[in-house]
Amino acid sequence: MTNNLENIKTRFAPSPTGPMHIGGVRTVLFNYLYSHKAGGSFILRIEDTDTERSKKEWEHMLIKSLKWLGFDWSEGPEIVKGQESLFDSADYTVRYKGENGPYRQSERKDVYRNYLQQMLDNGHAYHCFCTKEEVEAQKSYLMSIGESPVYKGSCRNLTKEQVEENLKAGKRSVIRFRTPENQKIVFDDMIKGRIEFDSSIMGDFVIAKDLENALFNFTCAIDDHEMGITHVIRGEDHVSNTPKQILLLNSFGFKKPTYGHMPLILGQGKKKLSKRDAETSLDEYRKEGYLPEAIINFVAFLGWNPGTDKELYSMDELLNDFSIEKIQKSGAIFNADKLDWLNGLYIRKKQIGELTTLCIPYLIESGILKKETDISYLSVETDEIVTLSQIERAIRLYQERLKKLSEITDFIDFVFKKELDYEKSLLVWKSMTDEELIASLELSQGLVSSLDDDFEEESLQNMFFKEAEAMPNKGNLLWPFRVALTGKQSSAGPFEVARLLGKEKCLRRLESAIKKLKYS
RNA sequence: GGCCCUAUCGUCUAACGGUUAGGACACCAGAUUUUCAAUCUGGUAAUCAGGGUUCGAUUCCCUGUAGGGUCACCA
Repeated sequence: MTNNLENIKTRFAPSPTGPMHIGGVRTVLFNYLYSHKAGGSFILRIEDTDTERSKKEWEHMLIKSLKWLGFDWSEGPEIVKGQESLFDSADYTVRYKGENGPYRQSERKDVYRNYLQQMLDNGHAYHCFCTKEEVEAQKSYLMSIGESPVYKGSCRNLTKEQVEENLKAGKRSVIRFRTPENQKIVFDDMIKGRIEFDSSIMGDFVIAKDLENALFNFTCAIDDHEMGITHVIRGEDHVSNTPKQILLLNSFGFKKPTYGHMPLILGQGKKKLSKRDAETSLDEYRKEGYLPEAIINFVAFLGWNPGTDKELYSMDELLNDFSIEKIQKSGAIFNADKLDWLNGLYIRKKQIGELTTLCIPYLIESGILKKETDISYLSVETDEIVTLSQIERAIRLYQERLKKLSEITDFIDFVFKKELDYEKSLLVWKSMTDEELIASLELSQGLVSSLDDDFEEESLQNMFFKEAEAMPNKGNLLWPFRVALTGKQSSAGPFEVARLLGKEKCLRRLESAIKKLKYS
């Protein structure tokens, strides 16, 4: 028995001409959510018909980005070798899963040739011998008189014999679709509602360079049909391609999928999103230390909301609450501040062990630490062994201050330094004189050295507070102490830091602060 | 220029035709604090304009304005 609950199938069909874009993330997300929510499937197809711009490296990165974000697909390419490396195509192999492959359009030429030939045979398509220049000139003329700039050449009416002759003479040609005249194309967009087009505004568009090289609108329409796609969710930039694809599908008598066009993600002033506004490449975000869960949550809310006050969503929760009706009709400006806030929030929620694992690559890359064994590292400056748990303790102090993982290096570099490099004036709290500062630091020295077995935060605090409260301002003791230990304008609290550094290091740093005051 | 689409705080957005137009980020102030964060409390801030329809429009309709998309032998 059939029912009206069709088996929903969506796809993400990127072309591997660059890194994953933030807008692409949203396209995958919504396709993924829409199908999974309905218990359907989601597939990945690589649209690499543009051989000039398509690169295997980009495809590799695209797939890895999708994995990193937490997506999976029931059909499409899957990396079987080269999972580890970041941008290494040499050692990269892919395997297809699914019954409707191959899933790279560059490997589907047989399919396209077949359909193309059919169209040529039944007259739905024809060879056009006009040159690019002729078509261009015609286009600008039509625009100048206020008409739709469409192909109005004469090749549409060439006889079979004329075509044969031209072909035989080796004249360059393309294959155009014979667009039916004065036909209304109507489709009900899941997001935008009913959209109507008149076929006269698109003219006879090119569907293939030749039998071997089909073009986007054609391959897309054919593959959506061949692969059983029921719902096409994509960016708004595709609305004007939709009537073309529908016409193509119609010419074969194929059923059209349901379309949904999402508004674009915009930059400042509702202009096209550019480098000025934010990084556009997902990989940049990964490198800077944004967490996939933050990016997913952020992107989901760019143009969608659950209609409640809930704003924190995991993928599972999105799967639960997502509904396409709640997608916004107008474009949303990318708000980097909100992403940072969300990312900080997810960082704060992380288990410290996991956060440490995520942060270590940044510490290594910045040259602060070197890997020694699985659980120990080497401080590059001091040559000391640093254990994983020591690093973990340092990171814990800064967990709530972190907005991106990459910031960790500037926060905790002081822990692993031999000498701190800071201006003498940084030691000054309010308007303390050098003499007062020296006295303050010497007092700290005394306090620190008086503690032996009990070098803990609480005992340090008790001890220091007892002295500090006797002063006009607690900062007189605590500020110079903290600066001496960290060399920084701002940092975690002095007792946490002291405990982290240990007694010996504290004393050494206090000593060098005093020297700095005395001899410079 | 033709065609298509859109319009609520600075930003993302909520509001069966009836709300003191709500929330979040950002911002400002206060609390906390040795600093910076985090946290808590409070605050500033919006229905593009003009016409209709209606007892009553943010909401429906029209016009204007502004913005976006597209018009490839790219996808």
